[in-house]
Amino acid sequence: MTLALYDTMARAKRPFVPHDPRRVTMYVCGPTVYNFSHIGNFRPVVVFDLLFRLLRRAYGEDAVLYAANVTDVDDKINAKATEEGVGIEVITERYLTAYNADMAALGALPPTFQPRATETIDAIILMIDRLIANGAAYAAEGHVLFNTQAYEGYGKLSGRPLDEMIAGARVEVAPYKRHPADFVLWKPSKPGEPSWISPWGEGRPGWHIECSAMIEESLGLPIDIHGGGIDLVFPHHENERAQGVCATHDHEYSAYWLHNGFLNFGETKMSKSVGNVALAHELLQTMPGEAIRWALLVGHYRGPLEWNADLLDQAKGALDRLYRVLADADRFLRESGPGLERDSDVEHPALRRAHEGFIAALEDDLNTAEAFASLFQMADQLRAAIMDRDAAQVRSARGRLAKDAGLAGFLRADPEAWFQGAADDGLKARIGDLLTARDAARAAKDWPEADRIRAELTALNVEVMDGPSGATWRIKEQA
RNA sequence: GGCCUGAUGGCGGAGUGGUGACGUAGCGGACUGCAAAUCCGCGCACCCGGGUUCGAUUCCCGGUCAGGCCUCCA
Repeated sequence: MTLALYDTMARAKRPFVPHDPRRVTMYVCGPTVYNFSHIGNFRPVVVFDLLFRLLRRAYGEDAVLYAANVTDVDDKINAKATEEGVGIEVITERYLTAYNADMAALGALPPTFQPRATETIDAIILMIDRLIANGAAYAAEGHVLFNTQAYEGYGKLSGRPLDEMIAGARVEVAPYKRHPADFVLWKPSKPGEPSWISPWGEGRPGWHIECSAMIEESLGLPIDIHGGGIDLVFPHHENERAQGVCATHDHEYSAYWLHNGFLNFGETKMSKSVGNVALAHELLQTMPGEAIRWALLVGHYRGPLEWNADLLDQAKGALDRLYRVLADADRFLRESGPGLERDSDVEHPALRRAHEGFIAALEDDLNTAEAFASLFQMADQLRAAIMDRDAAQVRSARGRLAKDAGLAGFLRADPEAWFQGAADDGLKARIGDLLTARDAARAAKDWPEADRIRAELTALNVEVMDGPSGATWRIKEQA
């Protein structure tokens, strides 16, 4: 295991060494559940899911603890609840359910913990208490503020010296702040808003302290990896870190900080076929989750990713190719009689190299682009084995490809279902009938009739492929 | 104004001081009744100007352009 990760704090790639290999901890900032999340919100979900899978492979499934929080108390949630005339829990439940469903559709494993702010209030209050006791926070006019002057390490994560920040700051400075950069840990609720009893009056927690408390409660401090979108570096993670360090008497908060780049929507509008939408929830109705996952991982996670309709089509095309070779392998194994095929039992060196390249690429700060290239090398090996009619090599290459792709959350579907999944039983029966009729016409060399039937199938959005052992079919893309 | 990224073929996107990944799209050929798939082959890209070097897309400097953060945005 030679995993290297780019650490935002060090501004360099560093070999990953966990505090305790029997208990590896990772925390990623999750969504505020007040609406359906758009596709950009799922980039960190998919990226850190991949890292989660890699860590599980290296340290064991039970040795990795991954917490992804949910912010379920927030101004936007309050506004939405008021608008609909319901309690905030109605809103948060609805969108959290949708979020988790989308996450699963994108092939993300459920995190070990999914802590929620509203269930962490006690821990939040305790942490604020400790910060006050340590001189790192102060109460003022019903608020509690973090005292940025009390922590000399403030600004180290984002690389922003305190005074420079104030010079360019456009933030309004509340009169009760001792220093303009001080931020809220606890604030009074407005009438009608959710509130909790605290030593400083009824109110609710600030955003930053929620995460620190949820981390401490679910994973314990310090943690190994803290992840999130690059936009969170400042102020969110800077503040989290300041709180965490000050609350635990100068112990580092997280050993590694990872940040994913943004998704850009550019000038190219989403095509009509995609419905001009960017909600994962809606994209998933016309595109397999795997294709969306592939598109999200096609470039390096730290770079920006240009999101457009072409990207999805290309991702779908790439997966089609992989699934096609899998389907062909399955057909070969099904149809090849004993004795018909050659049987060599050594794993082909090229296959082994491709596998090693795949793992090495992922372990090199999640170089998914290079890892994907290795997948295609395995696919090429598999294709060659099929053409050689070498059953042992087919099995070996098929297994390797499926296993490695599976590690990254791909090729989870049955190959046949991938191509035919969009058809219901009625359509399948109809297709079967038409294919039988067409076979008969072809046997009689009645080409006009065979072509007529194919046209009929095309009208049903079905593509026919004649092979040596009969015709196969698949559902075509909606143009 | 401050801080920080990035600029690679039609598109997406790795990587490297010297044999131009990979995918997708396109073209030619083989195969096929015709197609599809598959196989073989092709397009010969690295923002601009300097510098270092035997040699730079890759390192350094400058410029241009694009984007991000400095506002409880992934």
